[in-house]
Amino acid sequence: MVNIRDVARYCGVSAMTVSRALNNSNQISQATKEKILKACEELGYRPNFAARSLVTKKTNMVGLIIPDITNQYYSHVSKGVSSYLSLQGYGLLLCNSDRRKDDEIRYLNFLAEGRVDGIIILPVQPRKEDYEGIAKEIPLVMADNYAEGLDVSFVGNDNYHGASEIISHMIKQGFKRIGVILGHSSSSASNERFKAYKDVLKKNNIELDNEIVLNSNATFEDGFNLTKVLIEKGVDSIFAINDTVALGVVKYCYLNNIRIPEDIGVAGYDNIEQSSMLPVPLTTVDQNGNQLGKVAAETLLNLLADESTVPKKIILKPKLVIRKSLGENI
Amino acid sequence: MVNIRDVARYCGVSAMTVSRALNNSNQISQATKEKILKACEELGYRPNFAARSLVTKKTNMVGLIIPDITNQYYSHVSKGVSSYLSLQGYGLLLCNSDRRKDDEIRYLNFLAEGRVDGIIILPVQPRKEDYEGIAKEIPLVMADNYAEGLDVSFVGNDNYHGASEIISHMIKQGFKRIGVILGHSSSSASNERFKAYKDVLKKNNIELDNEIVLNSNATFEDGFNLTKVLIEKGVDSIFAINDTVALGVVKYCYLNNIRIPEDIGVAGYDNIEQSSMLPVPLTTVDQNGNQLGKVAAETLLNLLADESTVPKKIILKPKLVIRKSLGENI
DNA sequence: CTGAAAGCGCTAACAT
DNA sequence: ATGTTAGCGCTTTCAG
Repeated sequence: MVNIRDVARYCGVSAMTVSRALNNSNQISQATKEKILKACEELGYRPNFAARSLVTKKTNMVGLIIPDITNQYYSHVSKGVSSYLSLQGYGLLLCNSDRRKDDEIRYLNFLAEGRVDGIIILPVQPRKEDYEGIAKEIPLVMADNYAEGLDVSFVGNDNYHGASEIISHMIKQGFKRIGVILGHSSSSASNERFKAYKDVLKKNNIELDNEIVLNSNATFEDGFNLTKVLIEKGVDSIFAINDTVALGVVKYCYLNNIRIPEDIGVAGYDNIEQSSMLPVPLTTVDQNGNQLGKVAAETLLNLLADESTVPKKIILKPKLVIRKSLGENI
Repeated sequence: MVNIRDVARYCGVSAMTVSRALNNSNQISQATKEKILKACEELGYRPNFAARSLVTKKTNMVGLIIPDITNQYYSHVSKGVSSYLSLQGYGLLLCNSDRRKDDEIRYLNFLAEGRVDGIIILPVQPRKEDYEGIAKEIPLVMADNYAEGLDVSFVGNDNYHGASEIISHMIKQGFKRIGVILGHSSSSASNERFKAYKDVLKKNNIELDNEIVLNSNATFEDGFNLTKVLIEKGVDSIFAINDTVALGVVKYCYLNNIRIPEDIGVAGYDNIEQSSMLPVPLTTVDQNGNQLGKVAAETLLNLLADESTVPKKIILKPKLVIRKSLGENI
């Protein structure tokens, strides 16, 4: 392995001069700089990452902890993060928590060993205690799902707004007994959407029936399985916590010859690519995952540039996408 | 920041003893080990990654270069890699090349700075020259898409087999003028599938018409746009290089009231989750992305454990998934 | 079982 | 504009 001293010797200069050439210092003449850069090429020299970051205390890496990379929404968030980081010369250390708390914590500690300059986390079932320790050690930005009472920057979506819009639309379309498949009870996204559901129902004088409000792990399988339960309880429509769950609902209906929207209305959330291509295209709420990822990365990099920045909350507005799964638009 | 010497001082031992305690050495008494581990907890000590890897020349990191993380197949490959690595105590440095050659090369050099112990790459338009240099510097496993003539391990899918199966099925279903939307002309996957297409046509005495064989960037948009072209050329069916492209085909048909499979047959490749939930479920070929990712990661880690291992090619067999987009099964 | 010395490859700070 | 010195935090090697 060729190191900086080999290059220095080869060029008849000191290691320091080579270092300056490589770091675009202006304390070096153009001539020597060019000579050195050429020598680096010839010798196949590459600066050693570990040595460099040991002294600079910088890694130019960001850690991203995400619940499930195969979920389309999260994959877009990841891409948004990745693209922005790449543009700024940063690398991405991806941690797929697989929606498991213990893996999430394991990754948090793994990252905190100085592997990255900062962390973006989309937490599962967030609890304040899990992050306040880490957040003191390393710059942290929370995204998508919020841990109440934690003093860190957060980038999220306006879940209350998005859910209000779609539930209002459902009622306008004539649905009265709206079943809900929520996520986990500790998910802030799920809770905020549920709150909107309750508020909109009340505003429309529809009584809340907790029998038709179900929690789930927000998977396709749960969507499929819980649809049976809800239909047995006589719902006329289902609001799913995301499109993947809605796809499960649709599949159940499809296999059981239940027509959408004639027999049952279906609403999703996320506007994943395929939701527009179902037998009956899905009415849903569009959250721009790519944008969320980009803004989260931007927020973290700003924090890295100036650690005294005060934590801020950025809430992105999602938008209602009306298709046919709740009937024709009036 | 608390370092190993702080812990040593606190415990009244040498730094070396602390190091031994942390690395599960057996050259240390149980008592001191426990005392030290407890002290680490109390002081909030974390071993420094850069310092450690500077001396051990190990990062316990693997780099993954992938064309597009938002593509469902690639996201499953990523998850397969991630899960296996995590199990083995490795971290994942994810590089989304965005199907751009220049970004891919940039990432390759970025990773080769000693950021990772090895690299898994799913190359775009692979050319031997791009990888042979890097492969000498750092263990490399190629996956999904192969660069001919390169002496590195490869994990891929049997594209010839998969495409043969589905084209044969198309012909059996009565289609005679089968349009094709390929990927890029330098993609080995695309080339192998095209070869199967030609061979199966010949075997069935159907003349090849290059007019209805189109290259593309393998995107949803390309699928949508090229369908118009193919239909104008009078195809009775379309074989798309992947399900995402097929979804584009389906969308075009859907918007133009072209019935599947009555007016046109559609075949995909990849078996993405949503392909079973289209208006007419898609007949496709299932490649287990998760498995491919796992095997690629396994291959790389074996190589890291013993660098003298000879490169090997592992080819996974995909399987035909018959649904309704090519008509009812006979 | 424990410790002392040396050094991994680089850059910050201070010379010149 | 260039060089010297020192040291980042850890582990390897060798000694005891």
